[in-house]
Amino acid sequence: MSLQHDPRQNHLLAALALDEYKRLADNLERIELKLGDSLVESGQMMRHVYFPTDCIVSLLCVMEDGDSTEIGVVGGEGIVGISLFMGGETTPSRAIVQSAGTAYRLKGQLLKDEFYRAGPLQGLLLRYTQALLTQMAQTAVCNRHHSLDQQLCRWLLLSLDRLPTNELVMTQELIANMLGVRREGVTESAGKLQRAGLISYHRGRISILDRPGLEARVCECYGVVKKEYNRLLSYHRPGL
Amino acid sequence: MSLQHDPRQNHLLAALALDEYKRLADNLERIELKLGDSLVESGQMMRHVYFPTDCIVSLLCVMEDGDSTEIGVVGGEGIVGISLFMGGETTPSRAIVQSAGTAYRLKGQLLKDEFYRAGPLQGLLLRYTQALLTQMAQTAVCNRHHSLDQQLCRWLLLSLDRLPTNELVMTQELIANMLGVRREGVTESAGKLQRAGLISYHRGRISILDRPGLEARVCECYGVVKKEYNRLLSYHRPGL
DNA sequence: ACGCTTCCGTACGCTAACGTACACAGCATC
DNA sequence: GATGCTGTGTACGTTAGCGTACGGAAGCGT
Repeated sequence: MSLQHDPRQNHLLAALALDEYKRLADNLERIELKLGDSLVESGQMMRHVYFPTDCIVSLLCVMEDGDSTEIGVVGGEGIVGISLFMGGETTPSRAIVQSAGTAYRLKGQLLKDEFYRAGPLQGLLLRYTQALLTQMAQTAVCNRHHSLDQQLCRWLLLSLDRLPTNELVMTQELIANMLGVRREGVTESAGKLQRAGLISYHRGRISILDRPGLEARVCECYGVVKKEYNRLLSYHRPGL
Repeated sequence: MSLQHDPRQNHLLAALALDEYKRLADNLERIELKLGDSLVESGQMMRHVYFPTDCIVSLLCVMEDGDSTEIGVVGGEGIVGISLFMGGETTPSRAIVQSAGTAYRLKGQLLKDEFYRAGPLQGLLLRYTQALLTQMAQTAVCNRHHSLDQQLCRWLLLSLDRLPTNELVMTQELIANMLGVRREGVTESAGKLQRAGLISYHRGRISILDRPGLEARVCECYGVVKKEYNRLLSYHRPGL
């Protein structure tokens, strides 16, 4: 198995003890995800959970009129489909691929079986869920109190943390959907960042030029979330 | 034990099988909560979890500059202190009593012990957590897309659902804190509702006069959350 | 080379909510 | 019954973001 395509590039899978991982490994199905692919639809039963390695998935809350807002983002540190083991089976939100890449999927029932063994995986998934919860809470506050400029910075940094490169493929239209604002608003905020030399934007490709510069502009929300992820998920990799 | 003060007025405790409940019952400590009491402080270890019966607790996300936003509300249907069994032990948010009343508290370790028996209580708490998650997500969307008028309606209805009466004791100042807006904004929105004959406001006491009227004005967020709570937590009371 | 589509930039009036300021009415205290 | 505090109403200029509209540039297909 090449290092390029190891399921254990996903942090949750990486944190499992070897025997635990082995029980799942044969059932992990590698899958290539394209921008815009839908992994979870509102209210629909899921067949699988997804462990991203180098892709990013957005959790979106969509309203009747079609307006939407991103309530969380999942990358190699997490899993898509928590409602399976939380017991609800479905959620009222959607999960959309925000950055193309690879993920490994697992039949829902197999994850549930492993979860209810009440081994280390259970604690791991619960702590991850709590981290996600923090992310959602902070997003709610950020939506309320901070400027679009700051929110854009937060969004870029959260994405960047989950990407291997400094470039993300993403139109302003899509970012606007995620943040739940107008496309023109994103154009303006991104323009400021570009004029400040922090990013370079070109037809659906954003290159981050000055990450410290972004961090200087971002609101506290980014830091709070990141710190909580580190606190809850800074496990060692046993059995490696 | 008078019906007035039965811990099983809390829906989660009510949903337990009798033997499961009996293991906890002796350790449930009745406690009277006053408006403004703090049950959980950001980042601090909790000694207890709280099962409200007729009080309401707000989960608040507080920022460095003191601005805050409510990210969820807990009443007789829930529990305060989920981070104990989720494994994080602490959270970055606060829990403040929004409406005075009674709750039963339990030593954190005892709840964890029971949770890790992996019995029905575990599933119950996890489903409750998922419901709370939905509430937080919907709050984030609502903050973004809906007018203060609608959000006030949502807030009133969510509170009302958790109260035995039609009256809530709450100044506009406090509501403003919860919603993360100016006090004057609340005065204006509440004024509209009052002129429309839906509520009557008088120095920290709100009486709801026309609940259907509120429901007609509220945004979809209220319905989404309520539906999800019903779906996830509409259990029968076994062993009664 | 041409047209078409996608993506980005800009402009303008509009509105909800903000910050600030102040007035007044209930209620308690002394 | 003067004083003070708390809670509510109102007013006014300011601003961030909205809705809408339009123009242009980059890339794609033929």
